[in-house]
Amino acid sequence: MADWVLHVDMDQFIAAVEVLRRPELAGRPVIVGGRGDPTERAVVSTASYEAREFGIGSGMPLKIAARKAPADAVFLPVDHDAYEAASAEVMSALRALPGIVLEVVGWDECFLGVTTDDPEAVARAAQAAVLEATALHCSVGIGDNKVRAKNATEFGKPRGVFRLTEENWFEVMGDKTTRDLWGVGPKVQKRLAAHGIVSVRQLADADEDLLVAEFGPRMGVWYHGLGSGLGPAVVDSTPWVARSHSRETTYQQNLTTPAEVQDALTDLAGHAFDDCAAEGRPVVRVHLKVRYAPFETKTFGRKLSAPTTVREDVIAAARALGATLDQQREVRLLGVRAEMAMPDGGDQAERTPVRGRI
DNA sequence: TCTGGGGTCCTAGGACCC
DNA sequence: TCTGGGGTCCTAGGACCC
Repeated sequence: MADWVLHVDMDQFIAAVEVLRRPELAGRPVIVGGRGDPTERAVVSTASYEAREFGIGSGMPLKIAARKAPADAVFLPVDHDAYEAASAEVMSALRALPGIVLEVVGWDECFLGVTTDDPEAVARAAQAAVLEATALHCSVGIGDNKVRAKNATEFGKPRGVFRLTEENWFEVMGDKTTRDLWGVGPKVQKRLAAHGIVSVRQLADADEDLLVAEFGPRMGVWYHGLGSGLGPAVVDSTPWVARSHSRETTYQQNLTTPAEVQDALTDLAGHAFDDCAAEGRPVVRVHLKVRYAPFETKTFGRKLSAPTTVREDVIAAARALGATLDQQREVRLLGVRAEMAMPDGGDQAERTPVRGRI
């Protein structure tokens, strides 16, 4: 018996949930994003397979998507609650599988830890359980650690299963670009390329000292290992504890006066505080994010003189930060992030340099 | 041409202390 | 007049993920 990591990823999750409750949309290009109005400032959350054939994908501005979309395309607003509910059903179906440790990674993804001689059988059982509980399809990547399991999923899509281990890592991934690795984005890809490192195999063969000099002691070593598919193998079911909450809004019309900015900050800071208060934890720090028109973003923060559970304190801190903004420039986005004190013993021991929940 | 909203973690550099 | 080394905390900024 061996330990395996399975990565379960829902296929077209958001679009699939929408089609499920509106069967008449099946087969049509479905684009979910923003408030569902393609003339607004917003981006695509998910596009159905039919929409993808027209070059529409996540992260694309709705206005661009509208230009590419055929006449019978459907634009829908994001319905947070519906996806949350579907996600909970998916996770509880998977949790019910025997001998499983489940770690939630996002709305539509999780890792399963399992000890077995037949991980493919577990993967098929996971797909069947999810399908039976929710009528949704998913793909499963099997690996000997999280990095390989996560990368494997792409080869399983849609509705399939793929195994990626030390055995076949280079055979499958060696000639792929560094960008195909989980945790390598466009910036890092470019910096690697400047050193002649383009492929996954080249990253594995690169001089670690060079990578450390370029990216620092932690990230340098991490990226080097990523080339060989190295990563953590521990699946941890401990519930995720948020470190901060934020609210941000892109305004359809830019804010032009200091008064407008202050009003918006008061509103955003109030919501951010409420999210923290709902967890019963004090706020220790407040951050502001501002996007000046046309597109320059700044972030900055301030530690509070003392942790606070008072709403007005957080709002005052956000307003004080807001007073330092450039009042001559139009604002198209504002965000307020409130960082919370960690709960007792909540100083995370082991962290993985892959961003987001893991 | 137009670029969301919610998150986490890493690094560099300055301030300050001993 | 010149000026060490180590440590910690904080801020700003960057990068990435779903």
